[in-house]
Amino acid sequence: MDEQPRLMHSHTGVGMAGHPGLPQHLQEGTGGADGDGRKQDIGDILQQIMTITDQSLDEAQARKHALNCHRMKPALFNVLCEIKEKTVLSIRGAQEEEPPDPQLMRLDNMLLAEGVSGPEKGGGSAAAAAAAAASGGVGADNSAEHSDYRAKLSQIRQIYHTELEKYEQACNEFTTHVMNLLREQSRTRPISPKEIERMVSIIHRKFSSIQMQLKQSTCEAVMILRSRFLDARRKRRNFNKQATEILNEYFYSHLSNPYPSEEAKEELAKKCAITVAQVSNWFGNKRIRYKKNIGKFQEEANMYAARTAVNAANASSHGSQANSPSTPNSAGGYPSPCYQSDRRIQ
DNA sequence: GGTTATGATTTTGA
DNA sequence: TCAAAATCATAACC
Repeated sequence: MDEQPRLMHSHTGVGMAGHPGLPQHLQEGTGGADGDGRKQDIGDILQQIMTITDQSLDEAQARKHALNCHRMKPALFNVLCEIKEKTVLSIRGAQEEEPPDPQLMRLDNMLLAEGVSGPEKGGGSAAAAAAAAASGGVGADNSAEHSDYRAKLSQIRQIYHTELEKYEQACNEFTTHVMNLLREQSRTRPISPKEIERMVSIIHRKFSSIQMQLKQSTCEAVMILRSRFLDARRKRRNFNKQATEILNEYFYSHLSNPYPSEEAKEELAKKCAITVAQVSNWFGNKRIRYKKNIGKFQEEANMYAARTAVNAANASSHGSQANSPSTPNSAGGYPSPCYQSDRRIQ
């Protein structure tokens, strides 16, 4: 311990004369009449600094308290804060005004549209709804696919919100910690509230860039899920035999006018367990394919015509009127001059 | 693996 | 806006 002052003196004599951290008047002690006196001052100050660690905690606290209670301290800190604001911070401030990031806005909009962020939609996602609309309704398979889609989207949503919550919590904790630290430090060094505010905004920016990554990967996951779902939608499954028979029966028994009304389509759809749109598709395909190759469908037409005739005979023998096919047609009836669509009256 | 059948989608035209 | 026609994509069959 006794060595320290001597050591410090030897240092100051040569090395500390040009120390950048010392005030000018303390660095000018290389010669002149009062040069030795200044060296002595520097020595004293440095000795105080070096011995401060030897002081007890109570002593240090007492010194700190004395400094804090100094009558000139608030004024001095105010001046220093002002100088800081006018120099470094004001320069930074000009750079901090940034417009909202368009990429972030796009990500936010997409997450909102897909139902990942924002309030949860009861019916699932917009994509599922759009896909359902495009496929003309919700069949048994479709609804299974939709529920699968919704379940996966809900998983994504859950992960997204959990992660987001974690980030927000971490951000808040870190911000509070830094704010407390700065407030504490502001007692011993000049820190303006603006500076704290600026620090907080820097922290928020850092965390929002992490959030952006989260949003980006969530969007990617949704896009992959969506494309898989839409691909699945295109998968074709043949109707079951019974459904095909019901549709064929109707088609051949209405060969003169194979255009079922909306009510008839709905009924057929119900009977076949398919959608009205699928019924429309089926009739559209059947009409064009029959017309293109009547010969090929001749046998099929005859078979259904015979079956319809038998049904009608059975119905009349039971004393009831058959309400479906009014006039079973021969296979050659479509397309014939007598064929009239509901809309295309000749 | 090639062909045909068939459901779905897109384009065209009235 | 709807149906016809063309086309696509996949299931089913050999």
